[in-house]
Amino acid sequence: MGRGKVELKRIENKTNRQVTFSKRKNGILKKAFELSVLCDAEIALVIFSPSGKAYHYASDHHTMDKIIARYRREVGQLNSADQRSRLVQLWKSEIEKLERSVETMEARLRHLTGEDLSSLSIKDLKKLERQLKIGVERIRSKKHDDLVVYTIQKRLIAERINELKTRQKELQEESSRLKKIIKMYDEMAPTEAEEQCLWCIPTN
Amino acid sequence: MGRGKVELKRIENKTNRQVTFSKRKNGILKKAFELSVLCDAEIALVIFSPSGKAYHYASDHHTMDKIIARYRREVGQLNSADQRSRLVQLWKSEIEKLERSVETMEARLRHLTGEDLSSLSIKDLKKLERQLKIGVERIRSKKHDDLVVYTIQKRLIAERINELKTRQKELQEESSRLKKIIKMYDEMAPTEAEEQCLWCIPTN
DNA sequence: ACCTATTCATAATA
DNA sequence: TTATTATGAATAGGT
Repeated sequence: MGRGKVELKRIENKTNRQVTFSKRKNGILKKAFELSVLCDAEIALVIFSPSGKAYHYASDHHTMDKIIARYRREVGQLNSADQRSRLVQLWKSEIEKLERSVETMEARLRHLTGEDLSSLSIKDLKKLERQLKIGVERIRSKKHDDLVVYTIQKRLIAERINELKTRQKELQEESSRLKKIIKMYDEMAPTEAEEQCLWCIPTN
Repeated sequence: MGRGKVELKRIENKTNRQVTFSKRKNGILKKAFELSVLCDAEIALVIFSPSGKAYHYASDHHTMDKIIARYRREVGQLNSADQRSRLVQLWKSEIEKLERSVETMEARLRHLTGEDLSSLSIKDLKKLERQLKIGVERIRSKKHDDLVVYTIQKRLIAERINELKTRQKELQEESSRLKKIIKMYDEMAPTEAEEQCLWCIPTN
Protein backbone atom coordinates (compact mmCIF):
# COMPACT_ATOMS: atom_id res chain seq x y z
CA MET A 1 0.00 0.00 0.00
CA GLY A 2 1.25 3.36 -0.68
CA ARG A 3 2.89 4.88 -3.69
CA GLY A 4 5.10 1.95 -4.28
CA LYS A 5 5.73 -1.57 -3.19
CA VAL A 6 8.31 -1.85 -0.47
CA GLU A 7 10.84 -4.60 -0.27
CA LEU A 8 10.76 -6.69 2.85
CA LYS A 9 14.05 -5.62 4.33
CA ARG A 10 15.30 -3.16 6.85
CA ILE A 11 14.74 0.41 5.69
CA GLU A 12 18.20 1.90 5.65
CA ASN A 13 17.22 5.57 5.60
CA LYS A 14 16.90 6.42 9.27
CA THR A 15 14.23 9.07 8.84
CA ASN A 16 12.12 6.89 6.60
CA ARG A 17 12.50 4.03 9.00
CA GLN A 18 11.34 6.15 11.92
CA VAL A 19 8.35 7.46 9.96
CA THR A 20 7.36 4.04 8.75
CA PHE A 21 7.74 2.65 12.23
CA SER A 22 5.45 5.27 13.62
CA LYS A 23 2.81 4.73 10.98
CA ARG A 24 2.90 0.96 11.04
CA LYS A 25 3.02 0.83 14.82
CA ASN A 26 -0.23 2.77 14.94
CA GLY A 27 -1.64 0.48 12.30
CA ILE A 28 -0.80 -2.67 14.14
CA LEU A 29 -2.03 -1.34 17.49
CA LYS A 30 -5.31 -0.45 15.81
CA LYS A 31 -5.51 -3.89 14.26
CA ALA A 32 -4.87 -5.50 17.60
CA PHE A 33 -7.65 -3.48 19.17
CA GLU A 34 -10.05 -4.27 16.34
CA LEU A 35 -9.29 -7.97 16.50
CA SER A 36 -9.88 -8.06 20.22
CA VAL A 37 -13.19 -6.26 19.89
CA LEU A 38 -14.53 -7.93 16.77
CA CYS A 39 -13.58 -11.46 17.73
CA ASP A 40 -13.54 -11.28 21.49
CA ALA A 41 -9.91 -12.33 21.54
CA GLU A 42 -7.28 -11.76 24.19
CA ILE A 43 -4.27 -9.96 22.88
CA ALA A 44 -1.00 -8.79 24.32
CA LEU A 45 1.37 -6.82 22.11
CA VAL A 46 4.70 -5.29 22.97
CA ILE A 47 6.73 -3.24 20.51
CA PHE A 48 10.14 -1.69 20.96
CA SER A 49 11.04 1.01 18.47
CA PRO A 50 14.52 0.89 16.97
CA SER A 51 15.31 3.80 19.27
CA GLY A 52 14.34 1.67 22.26
CA LYS A 53 11.03 3.19 23.18
CA ALA A 54 8.33 0.73 24.25
CA TYR A 55 4.73 0.60 23.12
CA HIS A 56 2.16 -1.96 24.10
CA TYR A 57 -1.41 -3.05 23.84
CA ALA A 58 -3.42 -5.46 25.99
CA SER A 59 -7.05 -6.29 25.33
CA ASP A 60 -8.94 -4.64 28.09
CA HIS A 61 -10.47 -7.14 30.52
CA HIS A 62 -7.03 -8.58 30.95
CA THR A 63 -3.81 -6.98 31.84
CA MET A 64 -0.65 -7.71 29.99
CA ASP A 65 0.50 -9.83 32.92
CA LYS A 66 -2.54 -12.02 32.87
CA ILE A 67 -2.30 -12.67 29.16
CA ILE A 68 1.39 -13.41 29.38
CA ALA A 69 0.78 -15.70 32.34
CA ARG A 70 -1.89 -17.50 30.38
CA TYR A 71 0.45 -17.80 27.44
CA ARG A 72 3.13 -19.27 29.67
CA ARG A 73 0.70 -21.66 31.25
CA GLU A 74 -0.74 -22.91 28.00
CA VAL A 75 2.17 -22.63 25.60
CA GLY A 76 5.44 -21.67 27.19
CA GLN A 77 7.81 -24.26 28.45
CA LEU A 78 8.22 -24.78 32.17
CA ASN A 79 9.97 -21.88 33.79
CA SER A 80 9.88 -20.56 37.29
CA ALA A 81 7.00 -18.26 36.53
CA ASP A 82 5.06 -21.26 35.35
CA GLN A 83 5.85 -23.22 38.47
CA ARG A 84 4.78 -20.26 40.54
CA SER A 85 1.53 -20.02 38.68
CA ARG A 86 0.96 -23.71 39.30
CA LEU A 87 1.47 -23.09 43.00
CA VAL A 88 -0.98 -20.25 42.83
CA GLN A 89 -3.41 -22.57 41.11
CA LEU A 90 -2.99 -24.95 44.00
CA TRP A 91 -3.70 -22.26 46.54
CA LYS A 92 -6.71 -21.14 44.63
CA SER A 93 -8.15 -24.63 44.64
CA GLU A 94 -7.34 -24.90 48.34
CA ILE A 95 -9.30 -21.72 48.97
CA GLU A 96 -12.17 -22.97 46.87
CA LYS A 97 -12.22 -26.23 48.77
CA LEU A 98 -12.26 -24.43 52.10
CA GLU A 99 -14.96 -22.08 50.92
CA ARG A 100 -17.08 -25.00 49.87
CA SER A 101 -16.69 -26.73 53.20
CA VAL A 102 -17.45 -23.49 55.03
CA GLU A 103 -20.62 -23.18 53.04
CA THR A 104 -21.61 -26.74 53.76
CA MET A 105 -20.95 -26.38 57.43
CA GLU A 106 -22.75 -23.09 57.64
CA ALA A 107 -25.79 -24.69 56.08
CA ARG A 108 -25.52 -27.59 58.46
CA LEU A 109 -25.19 -25.25 61.42
CA ARG A 110 -28.22 -23.31 60.29
CA HIS A 111 -30.09 -26.58 60.04
CA LEU A 112 -28.98 -27.79 63.44
CA THR A 113 -29.93 -24.55 65.13
CA GLY A 114 -33.16 -24.38 63.18
CA GLU A 115 -32.29 -20.96 61.77
CA ASP A 116 -32.90 -21.91 58.18
CA LEU A 117 -35.09 -24.86 57.51
CA SER A 118 -36.38 -23.89 54.10
CA SER A 119 -35.02 -26.23 51.43
CA LEU A 120 -35.46 -29.20 53.73
CA SER A 121 -38.04 -31.87 53.00
CA ILE A 122 -40.11 -33.48 55.68
CA LYS A 123 -37.80 -36.46 55.44
CA ASP A 124 -34.77 -34.24 56.00
CA LEU A 125 -36.51 -32.60 58.91
CA LYS A 126 -37.21 -35.94 60.52
CA LYS A 127 -33.59 -36.96 60.12
CA LEU A 128 -32.43 -33.67 61.54
CA GLU A 129 -34.77 -33.94 64.47
CA ARG A 130 -33.46 -37.40 65.21
CA GLN A 131 -29.87 -36.17 65.06
CA LEU A 132 -30.63 -33.28 67.36
CA LYS A 133 -32.39 -35.55 69.79
CA ILE A 134 -29.34 -37.78 69.86
CA GLY A 135 -27.24 -34.69 70.51
CA VAL A 136 -29.53 -33.55 73.31
CA GLU A 137 -29.45 -37.02 74.79
CA ARG A 138 -25.68 -37.13 74.71
CA ILE A 139 -25.49 -33.74 76.33
CA ARG A 140 -28.04 -34.70 78.93
CA SER A 141 -26.14 -37.83 79.79
CA LYS A 142 -22.81 -35.99 79.86
CA LYS A 143 -24.39 -33.41 82.15
CA HIS A 144 -25.72 -36.19 84.32
CA ASP A 145 -22.37 -37.94 84.49
CA ASP A 146 -20.72 -34.69 85.36
CA LEU A 147 -23.24 -34.12 88.10
CA VAL A 148 -22.67 -37.60 89.49
CA VAL A 149 -18.94 -36.99 89.60
CA TYR A 150 -19.56 -33.65 91.18
CA THR A 151 -21.83 -35.16 93.82
CA ILE A 152 -19.39 -37.90 94.65
CA GLN A 153 -16.61 -35.40 94.94
CA LYS A 154 -18.77 -33.27 97.20
CA ARG A 155 -19.50 -36.23 99.43
CA LEU A 156 -15.85 -37.17 99.58
CA ILE A 157 -14.90 -33.66 100.50
CA ALA A 158 -17.59 -33.54 103.16
CA GLU A 159 -16.30 -36.79 104.58
CA ARG A 160 -12.79 -35.46 104.55
CA ILE A 161 -13.98 -32.36 106.34
CA ASN A 162 -15.63 -34.47 108.99
CA GLU A 163 -12.49 -36.49 109.34
CA LEU A 164 -10.52 -33.33 109.78
CA LYS A 165 -12.97 -31.98 112.31
CA THR A 166 -12.72 -35.19 114.28
CA ARG A 167 -8.96 -35.11 114.13
CA GLN A 168 -9.00 -31.50 115.23
CA LYS A 169 -11.19 -32.38 118.16
CA GLU A 170 -8.86 -35.17 119.15
CA LEU A 171 -5.95 -32.85 118.94
CA GLN A 172 -7.72 -30.27 121.05
CA GLU A 173 -8.48 -32.91 123.64
CA GLU A 174 -4.94 -34.12 123.68
CA SER A 175 -3.72 -30.60 123.92
CA SER A 176 -5.88 -29.79 126.92
CA ARG A 177 -4.88 -33.07 128.56
CA LEU A 178 -1.27 -32.12 128.11
CA LYS A 179 -1.89 -28.65 129.47
CA LYS A 180 -3.41 -30.18 132.57
CA ILE A 181 -0.39 -32.39 133.05
CA ILE A 182 1.93 -29.44 132.68
CA LYS A 183 -0.09 -27.52 135.22
CA MET A 184 0.17 -30.46 137.57
CA TYR A 185 3.91 -30.46 137.17
CA ASP A 186 4.03 -26.73 137.72
CA GLU A 187 2.24 -27.05 140.97
CA MET A 188 4.61 -29.81 142.06
CA ALA A 189 7.73 -27.82 141.11
CA PRO A 190 9.62 -25.44 143.47
CA THR A 191 9.26 -21.69 143.20
CA GLU A 192 11.73 -19.78 141.18
CA ALA A 193 13.50 -18.58 144.23
CA GLU A 194 13.73 -22.08 145.56
CA GLU A 195 15.09 -23.35 142.35
CA GLN A 196 17.69 -20.70 142.08
CA CYS A 197 18.75 -21.62 145.54
CA LEU A 198 19.69 -25.06 144.44
CA TRP A 199 22.50 -23.52 142.51
CA CYS A 200 23.55 -20.94 145.03
CA ILE A 201 26.75 -21.32 146.85
CA PRO A 202 25.90 -20.52 150.42
CA THR A 203 27.73 -17.32 151.30
CA ASN A 204 28.27 -18.50 154.72
CA MET B 1 -11.70 -3.20 3.62
CA GLY B 2 -13.78 -5.91 2.19
CA ARG B 3 -17.20 -5.80 0.69
CA GLY B 4 -18.59 -3.56 3.35
CA LYS B 5 -17.62 -1.47 6.29
CA VAL B 6 -17.86 -3.34 9.58
CA GLU B 7 -18.97 -1.88 12.85
CA LEU B 8 -16.46 -1.98 15.65
CA LYS B 9 -18.25 -4.38 17.92
CA ARG B 10 -18.18 -8.03 18.71
CA ILE B 11 -19.31 -10.09 15.73
CA GLU B 12 -22.27 -12.03 17.04
CA ASN B 13 -22.43 -14.72 14.37
CA LYS B 14 -20.09 -17.38 15.66
CA THR B 15 -18.97 -18.64 12.27
CA ASN B 16 -18.29 -15.19 10.95
CA ARG B 17 -16.41 -14.36 14.09
CA GLN B 18 -14.22 -17.43 13.72
CA VAL B 19 -13.50 -16.69 10.06
CA THR B 20 -12.73 -13.05 10.72
CA PHE B 21 -10.52 -14.04 13.61
CA SER B 22 -8.54 -16.40 11.45
CA LYS B 23 -8.04 -13.84 8.69
CA ARG B 24 -7.26 -10.89 10.90
CA LYS B 25 -4.95 -12.98 13.05
CA ASN B 26 -2.92 -13.82 9.97
CA GLY B 27 -3.02 -10.19 8.95
CA ILE B 28 -1.75 -8.91 12.25
CA LEU B 29 0.95 -11.57 12.49
CA LYS B 30 2.13 -10.56 9.04
CA LYS B 31 2.10 -6.89 10.00
CA ALA B 32 4.10 -7.66 13.10
CA PHE B 33 6.65 -9.52 11.06
CA GLU B 34 6.88 -6.72 8.49
CA LEU B 35 7.26 -4.06 11.14
CA SER B 36 10.02 -5.96 12.83
CA VAL B 37 11.90 -6.43 9.56
CA LEU B 38 11.35 -3.05 7.99
CA CYS B 39 12.02 -1.00 11.09
CA ASP B 40 14.27 -3.31 13.03
CA ALA B 41 11.84 -3.34 15.94
CA GLU B 42 11.43 -5.89 18.67
CA ILE B 43 7.94 -7.27 18.85
CA ALA B 44 6.15 -9.78 21.01
CA LEU B 45 2.57 -10.63 20.21
CA VAL B 46 0.27 -13.12 21.90
CA ILE B 47 -3.25 -13.79 20.70
CA PHE B 48 -5.85 -16.06 22.22
CA SER B 49 -8.72 -17.01 19.97
CA PRO B 50 -12.20 -16.88 21.49
CA SER B 51 -12.05 -20.66 21.55
CA GLY B 52 -8.93 -20.47 23.71
CA LYS B 53 -6.26 -21.41 21.21
CA ALA B 54 -3.02 -19.46 21.45
CA TYR B 55 -1.02 -17.86 18.64
CA HIS B 56 2.09 -15.77 19.00
CA TYR B 57 4.83 -13.95 17.25
CA ALA B 58 8.19 -12.82 18.50
CA SER B 59 10.69 -10.95 16.35
CA ASP B 60 13.49 -13.35 15.83
CA HIS B 61 16.75 -12.49 17.53
CA HIS B 62 14.78 -12.40 20.74
CA THR B 63 12.51 -14.91 22.27
CA MET B 64 9.15 -13.99 23.68
CA ASP B 65 10.56 -14.28 27.18
CA LYS B 66 13.36 -11.83 26.55
CA ILE B 67 11.05 -9.26 25.05
CA ILE B 68 8.59 -9.64 27.88
CA ALA B 69 11.40 -9.41 30.42
CA ARG B 70 12.63 -6.25 28.74
CA TYR B 71 9.12 -4.88 28.77
CA ARG B 72 8.81 -5.59 32.46
CA ARG B 73 12.18 -4.08 33.20
CA GLU B 74 11.62 -0.89 31.24
CA VAL B 75 7.90 -0.36 31.49
CA GLY B 76 6.19 -2.54 34.05
CA GLN B 77 5.56 -0.37 37.07
CA LEU B 78 5.38 -2.64 40.11
CA ASN B 79 7.31 -5.60 38.92
CA SER B 80 5.11 -8.61 38.69
CA ALA B 81 7.04 -10.51 41.35
CA ASP B 82 5.98 -7.87 43.86
CA GLN B 83 2.41 -8.06 42.73
CA ARG B 84 2.49 -11.79 42.90
CA SER B 85 3.97 -11.92 46.35
CA ARG B 86 1.39 -9.44 47.56
CA LEU B 87 -1.30 -11.56 46.03
CA VAL B 88 0.17 -14.66 47.60
CA GLN B 89 0.19 -12.93 50.98
CA LEU B 90 -3.46 -12.16 50.49
CA TRP B 91 -4.32 -15.69 49.57
CA LYS B 92 -2.39 -17.11 52.48
CA SER B 93 -4.24 -14.97 54.97
CA GLU B 94 -7.48 -15.86 53.25
CA ILE B 95 -6.65 -19.53 53.67
CA GLU B 96 -5.76 -19.04 57.32
CA LYS B 97 -8.98 -17.18 57.95
CA LEU B 98 -10.97 -19.92 56.31
CA GLU B 99 -9.13 -22.60 58.22
CA ARG B 100 -9.84 -20.85 61.49
CA SER B 101 -13.52 -20.57 60.74
CA VAL B 102 -13.59 -24.19 59.64
CA GLU B 103 -12.08 -25.21 62.96
CA THR B 104 -14.56 -23.13 64.93
CA MET B 105 -17.47 -24.49 63.02
CA GLU B 106 -16.26 -28.04 63.29
CA ALA B 107 -16.03 -27.67 67.07
CA ARG B 108 -19.48 -26.17 67.17
CA LEU B 109 -20.82 -28.97 65.01
CA ARG B 110 -19.25 -31.55 67.29
CA HIS B 111 -20.86 -29.83 70.23
CA LEU B 112 -24.25 -29.63 68.60
CA THR B 113 -24.19 -33.29 67.63
CA GLY B 114 -22.81 -34.25 71.02
CA GLU B 115 -19.81 -35.95 69.44
CA ASP B 116 -17.23 -34.13 71.52
CA LEU B 117 -18.37 -32.62 74.76
CA SER B 118 -15.10 -32.66 76.66
CA SER B 119 -13.85 -29.15 77.30
CA LEU B 120 -17.37 -28.01 78.07
CA SER B 121 -18.37 -27.02 81.57
CA ILE B 122 -21.73 -27.89 83.02
CA LYS B 123 -22.76 -24.31 82.33
CA ASP B 124 -21.78 -24.70 78.66
CA LEU B 125 -23.62 -27.97 78.50
CA LYS B 126 -26.77 -26.37 79.85
CA LYS B 127 -26.55 -23.60 77.28
CA LEU B 128 -25.98 -26.11 74.50
CA GLU B 129 -28.87 -28.23 75.61
CA ARG B 130 -31.11 -25.18 75.57
CA GLN B 131 -29.96 -24.27 72.05
CA LEU B 132 -30.56 -27.78 70.79
CA LYS B 133 -33.98 -27.88 72.34
CA ILE B 134 -34.84 -24.67 70.58
CA GLY B 135 -33.59 -26.22 67.33
CA VAL B 136 -35.64 -29.34 67.87
CA GLU B 137 -38.68 -27.23 68.62
CA ARG B 138 -38.25 -25.21 65.45
CA ILE B 139 -37.86 -28.36 63.41
CA ARG B 140 -40.84 -29.97 65.04
CA SER B 141 -42.99 -26.96 64.26
CA LYS B 142 -41.71 -26.69 60.68
CA LYS B 143 -42.43 -30.37 60.21
CA HIS B 144 -45.88 -29.88 61.59
CA ASP B 145 -46.57 -26.89 59.32
CA ASP B 146 -45.33 -28.82 56.32
CA LEU B 147 -47.58 -31.72 57.19
CA VAL B 148 -50.55 -29.41 57.51
CA VAL B 149 -49.85 -27.92 54.11
CA TYR B 150 -49.33 -31.37 52.67
CA THR B 151 -52.62 -32.61 54.14
CA ILE B 152 -54.53 -29.62 52.84
CA GLN B 153 -53.05 -30.08 49.39
CA LYS B 154 -53.95 -33.73 49.47
CA ARG B 155 -57.53 -32.90 50.40
CA LEU B 156 -57.77 -30.26 47.69
CA ILE B 157 -56.44 -32.67 45.10
CA ALA B 158 -58.88 -35.36 46.22
CA GLU B 159 -61.75 -32.92 45.94
CA ARG B 160 -60.61 -31.88 42.49
CA ILE B 161 -60.46 -35.52 41.43
CA ASN B 162 -64.01 -36.06 42.61
CA GLU B 163 -65.13 -32.98 40.74
CA LEU B 164 -63.49 -34.29 37.60
CA LYS B 165 -65.09 -37.69 38.01
CA THR B 166 -68.51 -36.12 38.38
CA ARG B 167 -67.94 -33.97 35.31
CA GLN B 168 -66.79 -37.01 33.36
CA LYS B 169 -69.90 -38.89 34.31
CA GLU B 170 -72.05 -35.98 33.21
CA LEU B 171 -70.29 -35.87 29.91
CA GLN B 172 -70.73 -39.60 29.38
CA GLU B 173 -74.41 -39.27 30.08
CA GLU B 174 -74.80 -36.35 27.70
CA SER B 175 -72.84 -38.25 25.10
CA SER B 176 -75.03 -41.35 25.25
CA ARG B 177 -78.16 -39.15 25.19
CA LEU B 178 -76.90 -37.48 22.04
CA LYS B 179 -76.06 -40.85 20.49
CA LYS B 180 -79.60 -41.98 21.09
CA ILE B 181 -80.96 -38.86 19.44
CA ILE B 182 -78.71 -39.39 16.44
CA LYS B 183 -79.85 -42.97 16.20
CA MET B 184 -83.46 -41.80 16.30
CA TYR B 185 -82.80 -39.37 13.44
CA ASP B 186 -81.06 -42.12 11.46
CA GLU B 187 -84.08 -44.34 11.73
CA MET B 188 -86.40 -41.53 10.65
CA ALA B 189 -84.19 -40.48 7.70
CA PRO B 190 -84.51 -42.00 4.21
CA THR B 191 -82.03 -44.56 2.99
CA GLU B 192 -79.15 -43.40 0.84
CA ALA B 193 -80.81 -44.74 -2.25
CA GLU B 194 -84.00 -42.93 -1.44
CA GLU B 195 -82.17 -39.74 -0.82
CA GLN B 196 -80.28 -39.95 -4.09
CA CYS B 197 -83.56 -40.45 -5.83
CA LEU B 198 -84.71 -37.05 -4.73
CA TRP B 199 -82.09 -35.52 -7.03
CA CYS B 200 -82.57 -37.89 -9.96
CA ILE B 201 -84.28 -36.69 -13.02
CA PRO B 202 -86.64 -39.44 -13.96
CA THR B 203 -85.43 -40.77 -17.31
CA ASN B 204 -88.89 -41.39 -18.38
C1' DA C 1 1.40 16.74 9.82
C1' DC C 2 -1.38 16.21 5.67
C1' DC C 3 -2.41 14.29 0.97
C1' DT C 4 -3.37 10.76 -2.42
C1' DA C 5 -1.94 7.22 -5.61
C1' DT C 6 -1.27 2.75 -4.74
C1' DT C 7 -1.01 -1.46 -2.65
C1' DC C 8 -3.02 -4.38 0.85
C1' DA C 9 -6.41 -6.62 3.78
C1' DT C 10 -10.50 -8.53 4.10
C1' DA C 11 -16.06 -9.10 4.12
C1' DA C 12 -19.06 -11.36 1.56
C1' DT C 13 -19.67 -15.20 -1.01
C1' DA C 14 -19.28 -19.65 -3.00
C1' DT D 1 -11.07 -24.69 5.37
C1' DT D 2 -9.83 -22.33 0.88
C1' DA D 3 -10.46 -19.31 -3.17
C1' DT D 4 -12.38 -15.32 -5.35
C1' DT D 5 -13.26 -10.57 -5.77
C1' DA D 6 -15.27 -6.01 -4.89
C1' DT D 7 -14.29 -2.68 -1.66
C1' DG D 8 -12.60 -0.19 2.16
C1' DA D 9 -8.12 0.55 4.75
C1' DA D 10 -3.40 1.34 5.26
C1' DT D 11 0.35 3.55 3.92
C1' DA D 12 4.76 5.15 0.84
C1' DG D 13 6.33 8.88 -0.90
C1' DG D 14 5.74 13.55 -1.57
C1' DT D 15 4.56 18.39 0.39
